[in-house]
Amino acid sequence: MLKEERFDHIINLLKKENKVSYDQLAGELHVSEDTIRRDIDALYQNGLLSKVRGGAITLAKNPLSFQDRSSHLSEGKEAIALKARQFIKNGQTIFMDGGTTVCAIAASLPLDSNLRVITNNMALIPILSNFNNIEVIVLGGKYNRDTQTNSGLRTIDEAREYIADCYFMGACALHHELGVTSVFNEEASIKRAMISNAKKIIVLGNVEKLSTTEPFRVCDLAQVNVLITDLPSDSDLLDSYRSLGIRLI
Amino acid sequence: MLKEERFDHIINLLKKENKVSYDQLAGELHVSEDTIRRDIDALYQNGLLSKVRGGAITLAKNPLSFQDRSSHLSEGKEAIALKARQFIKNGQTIFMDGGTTVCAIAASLPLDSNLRVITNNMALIPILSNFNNIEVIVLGGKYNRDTQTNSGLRTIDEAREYIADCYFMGACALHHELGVTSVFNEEASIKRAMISNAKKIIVLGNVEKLSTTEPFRVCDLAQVNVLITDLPSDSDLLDSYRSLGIRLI
DNA sequence: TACAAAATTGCATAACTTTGCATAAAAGTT
DNA sequence: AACTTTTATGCAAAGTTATGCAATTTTGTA
Repeated sequence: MLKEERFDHIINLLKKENKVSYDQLAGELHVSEDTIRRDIDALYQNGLLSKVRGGAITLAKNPLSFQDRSSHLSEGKEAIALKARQFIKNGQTIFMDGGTTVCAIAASLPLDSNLRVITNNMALIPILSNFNNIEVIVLGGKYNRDTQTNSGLRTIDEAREYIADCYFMGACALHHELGVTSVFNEEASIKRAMISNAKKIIVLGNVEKLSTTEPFRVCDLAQVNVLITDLPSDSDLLDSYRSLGIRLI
Repeated sequence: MLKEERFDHIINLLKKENKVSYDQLAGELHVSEDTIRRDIDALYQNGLLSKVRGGAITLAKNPLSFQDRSSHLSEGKEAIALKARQFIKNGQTIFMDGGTTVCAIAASLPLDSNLRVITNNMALIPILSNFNNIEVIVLGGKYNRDTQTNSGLRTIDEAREYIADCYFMGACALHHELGVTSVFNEEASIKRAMISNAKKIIVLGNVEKLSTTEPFRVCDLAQVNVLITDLPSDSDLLDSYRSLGIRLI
């Protein structure tokens, strides 16, 4: 019996019963359980079923195609998004980089916003696609599936070609002495490129990011114009950031 | 007995039985198993059957075509995706451009595929994110929300930085005399850039695209190496494309 | 018709797949 | 926490397939 015929049998049985087990199939097809295990793995690798302990079940029809992951955003991020609105004026050109807070800002924009957004953040694409008057310029590069951003020399090079009215910087750690830091070296370089080509630097940091550091230095806090947090701007937690010439919001 | 007669015999038997084996055919046709093996390989190279260990099965019977996949893509596109699989080998670097057929190919890849995909097609990002061993390189540019692709001078410039083993070209009209054409000028330029930097040009065109044209010329059909359609490769509708040196599948 | 070039064929062999078993690692159960 | 069951991995045997080769057949050309 051909391997493909076994595949066929497995898939048909699965259609009928919604689940199959290794031992049942091994018996029916007169091969060892190992072989069935390998068959089911092959079908799994090709996206035709879901593996479970002891066998397989039909695929959960859960097309992971267009994830608008922005839906499950925390309250803190919504708060930051709301505060960010005051800095966004129609007609502006804006840099946005990685992080879910940036996505929250994009998602909260008025539908008729007229903007040009320049970004390496791929998670922004489905969000910004909803806006008819937002021109999106994608900075290319090697895509990182964890951060959902592009990075590399090309990304930096491209970012340097634009001058933006403001830059919303997400995904970074903030420390009153050690400044702005980031998890990846590449991200840090992109941030620096955006900083040097933006007229106003707006850093987004929820309370968990305050007084923390990451390995890669982006810039001094002195270079930052505005710091938006999810705290009230008179909160004690922000005291160490006052007197740095940053506008705290 | 002529080779063509053997081909006919194989195809007819396949239609009747859905599967054929080397030893069975070798007996029936009084030639060695090697010859049958070569015959079946020739038919496979033309997309007329699926090769399996021990013989061949019809394309429709290939379990990989059982598309209960999350994809709500048309049957034709699935058929093209299945035929495209024979050109994709692990370790390759591949250009892909816009169009839903290209997305169908990406969605049908085995989960453990090891590839580098270079694209301006943003719709590919969520699809390719599911593959741990596919490196995605995004070509930046101005994002077009209708085609879901990036375009512009930057896009072309970046595409030129890479050499790919093959290029899957989607979203184009095909005409036996007027060649490959596209709806937008910008898309056409990107296609040309990819053509000049890819070792093998594979054009995807479902039957609705055949014998049609669009305003912007991409290239002659002579520059195309392979044309994958949703038709069987011996269909009359493809006759005008024969004798152009293209492999029809 | 005769000849050279090209294609086709069957064979030998090397490379690769598949399979079931043994064992180690991981995941559930009590 | 100890035990059982299940799954993954490595291995060797058997089987299958691709490849190069030489012999043969076919094709094209003079």
